[in-house]
This record gives sequence, structure tokens and C-alpha cells, in this order.
Amino acid sequence: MKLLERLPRESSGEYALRIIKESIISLELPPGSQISESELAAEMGLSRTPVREALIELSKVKIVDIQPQKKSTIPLIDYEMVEESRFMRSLLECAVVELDCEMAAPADLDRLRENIRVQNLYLDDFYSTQLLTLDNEFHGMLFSIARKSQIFALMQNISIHFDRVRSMALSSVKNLKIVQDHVDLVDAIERRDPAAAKALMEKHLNRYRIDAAALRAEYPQYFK
Amino acid sequence: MKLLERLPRESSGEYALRIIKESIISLELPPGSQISESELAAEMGLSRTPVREALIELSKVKIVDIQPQKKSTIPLIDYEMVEESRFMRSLLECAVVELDCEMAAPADLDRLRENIRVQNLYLDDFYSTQLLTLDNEFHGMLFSIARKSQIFALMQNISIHFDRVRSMALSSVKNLKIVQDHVDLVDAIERRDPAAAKALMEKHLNRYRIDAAALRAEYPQYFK
DNA sequence: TCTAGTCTTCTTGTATACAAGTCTTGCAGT
DNA sequence: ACTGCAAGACTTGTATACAAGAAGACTAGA
Repeated sequence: MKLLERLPRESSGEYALRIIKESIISLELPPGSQISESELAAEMGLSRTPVREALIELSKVKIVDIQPQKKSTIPLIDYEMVEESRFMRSLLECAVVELDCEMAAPADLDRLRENIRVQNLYLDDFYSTQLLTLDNEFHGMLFSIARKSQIFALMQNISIHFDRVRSMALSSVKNLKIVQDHVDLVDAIERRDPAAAKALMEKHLNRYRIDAAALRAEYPQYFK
Repeated sequence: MKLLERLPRESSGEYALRIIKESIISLELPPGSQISESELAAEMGLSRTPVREALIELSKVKIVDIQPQKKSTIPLIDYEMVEESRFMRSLLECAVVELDCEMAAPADLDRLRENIRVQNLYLDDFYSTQLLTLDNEFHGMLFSIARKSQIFALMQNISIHFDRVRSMALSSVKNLKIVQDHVDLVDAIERRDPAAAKALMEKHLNRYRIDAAALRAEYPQYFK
């Protein structure tokens, strides 16, 4: 478990949630592994309480499996769950980019393009965590512009299933396509072309569907 | 706060969450009111811990507002949030009934019709809680049939905003229409007619949009 | 009278102690 | 050798004690 720095004014609970979430996505807490409130708390230098709160939240979206009075584990990757997560994202994101075509102000487009510019800086970097973060921010902006931030927050939770698979799959070759998708998306929004924007988003999110089959062959121990 | 019976094998935390959620929907914890972990715990005969866990979960979907070290309140009804919630439901439910048209087995249709039959028994009842529960079960079944249960669970959380408004608006006249909608929906699914099913669902969920304006006039103190 | 400061009392946040359930391990009896 | 039971070492669940921050009231001083 990699201990990141604690952000200013971040409560212990928020800190625990952030660290655990990152560790699951980065596979430092690998699928199938057993976890313990006490152990995690000790590693992070906290008490069980905030760690427990974090685990409870993660268990709500089945990214942590709490078996009362027995044990807690990081579930194996359940392809049905990944697909359910992808289905939900696809629906919501497509609807949101359509709204964006009506609602995006010039300043919004500037912010999106600035984000993409930074994405390009990290393109060749092996440390794709940065790129993942920027990607999340990009999609978050699309929701924010359409005044659907709360939905984005909710979706983030179930998307962890998705992100975990993504972090196994990301290669710099793919990254190139992904960033280009973002460019095309912003262009479509600027042209106020909802049909094109929706189609682009659908294609964009579909890039991850193909990966799963190959990954399953490569890391069979992580799959159900 | 109405104390319901504790279900068998229900943990304190689950119990607390259920009671608090019901109390918010039924307006026994009215919008704008201040709440306190200690008070709620005392009323329910529990310690702060499980109550706190429940409040944290509810605060994630902004149906409880926790101001650290200050106070916690039940937020006023925020129409933007209700609309966001309705937007999300509409999108997901419409997509799901389309799937149901392909995926529903005869046994599934039977279970749906049985639920509707019971709905009719409670039609004239003033205690619409029963009807609300049946309605939720009905929609839950639609998700389950399409193998999208996790999405339904997630959606339930943000739907509290919606349900709170619903519980102010439900009248037996409306109930009649709602139950008829359900009948029509199941018919469309049986006919394997996704276009009709989607249209019906959209109309069905739209019934609640109209209410909000009138309610705001009637209960201005509950709105932001 | 007004203002500044402090103290009391509330809140939530965190740590710790204890309860209760589950599984394993080892020992005793057959 | 095998079976059954009991003790212990885990787990998570719950209760309680304490810390820290915020807000208001009250007092002392100008």
C-alpha cells in the first residue's frame, strides 16, 4: 500500500478513502486479497474508525466485500460488474455531451482544451496515473458544464470497477487515441453537434470494452 | 421520528439507515431541520457509531448535510437536485425497459403482474407507504431482469430526493394513473416493443415533474 | 454602552475498549 | 486413528471516552 501525502484540511476518513481507492485501482491491493481494518489502519497510522468508514463506503459499490465478523476482501474482477459500470457510464456520458452542445460556454471550452494540452505532456510518460487523473477531470468537467455534478460523483463510485481494468490496460499507444478522442469531442461540442458528440463518446468509451478479453488471458488470477 | 421494528438479523447500522431514510422521505425529519448524531442515537436506543455511519452514507448523496464540527441538517428541497435525480432515473430506466423487452422471461412477467395485483389492493389506502414500497419493488424488478441490479441500488440513493417530493404529492387519484402505467409497461414488454416501453416509462416518470411547481407553492418553507 | 476576550457548551472527528461471531487448532476421549 | 469439543486467535460490530473545532453567552474593562 502506497502512502500518499495527506492533503491539507483532509480528514482522516477522507484520507483513508483516497489511499484505499488508489491502492485498489493500482492493484497494490490486488483482486482476491484479504484485507483487515486493523492492518490498514496500522499501515496508515490511523485508528480503525476512519478506515472502517472508508471500507463501508467502498463495500456499497461492491469494490470491497465485507463479510460480517469473518473477513473483508478485495473482490475478483467480475466482468458483469465491469460491463454494468460501462453501461451506466455510456448512457450518462452520452446524454451529458448532448447537453454540453447546448450549454457549453466559450470559457468552458477553453478549460477543456487546457486540460487536453496537459494530457499531451504526459502522453509518453509511463506513470499513467497522471493521465488517468486528467482523464477523470476532463469527464468531470463535461458533467459540471451540463450541471450534473452530483451524478458524476455517484458514477465515480461504480466506475472504480472500470478504472481498475483500465489501469491494467493502459499503454501509451492507446493513450494517443484517447487524447485524440478528447480533442474530437471538444470540437463537436463547439460545433454544437450533439449527434456527433454522442457518437464520439460512445466510441471513446467502447475502447475499453475490447481490452477486457485480452486482459483476462493475461491475468487470469484476477478474474472471477 | 417513527421507530419501526428492527428486522431479524439486521445490524444496528442497517437499522439506523433504514429508519433515518424513512423519516426523511416521510418528512418526519423535515427539510431544513437540524439533526444531531447523539439525539438520533438516543431516540433509537443505539450508540453514535451506527447512526454516524448512516448519516455519512446519506451525506454522500447530499440528502444530509454534515458541517464538520458544527452541525448536521436535513437540506431544504433543492429543485436542481430533484431534477438531476429525475434526469438520471429517466435515462437509466428507459434504457433498462428497452433491455427488458429482450430479456424478460415469462416467469419475470408473472412476478411483475403479481406485484401490480397487490398494488391494486392498496390503491384506495391513505397509507401510501405500502404503495411506494411496491412501486420501488416494481422498478427494482425491471432492473433485476435486465441484470442491472447494482445500478438500481446506486440509483436508489439519489432517488431519495425524488421520493421525498413524491411522498408530498401522492394522492389516490394519481395512484390510479401510476398503477395503470405499470400495467401498460408490462404489456409493452410482453409484446417485445422497446419503443413503446421506453415512451411509456418516460411518460410515467414525467408525472412527477409537474407536481413540484404546485408543491412549492403549498410548502414554501421546505424549498430552497 | 460598547467591545474584546474568555469560558462554557454544543457540535462532529478520532481513538480505544469491549462484544459477538467465525474459524482453526489442539487435546482428550473413544 | 478418528471424532468431538473446547479454547484461543482472529475477524467485524458496537459502545464509549476523548479531542478539536465552532458558536454563543457572559464578564471585565474602557
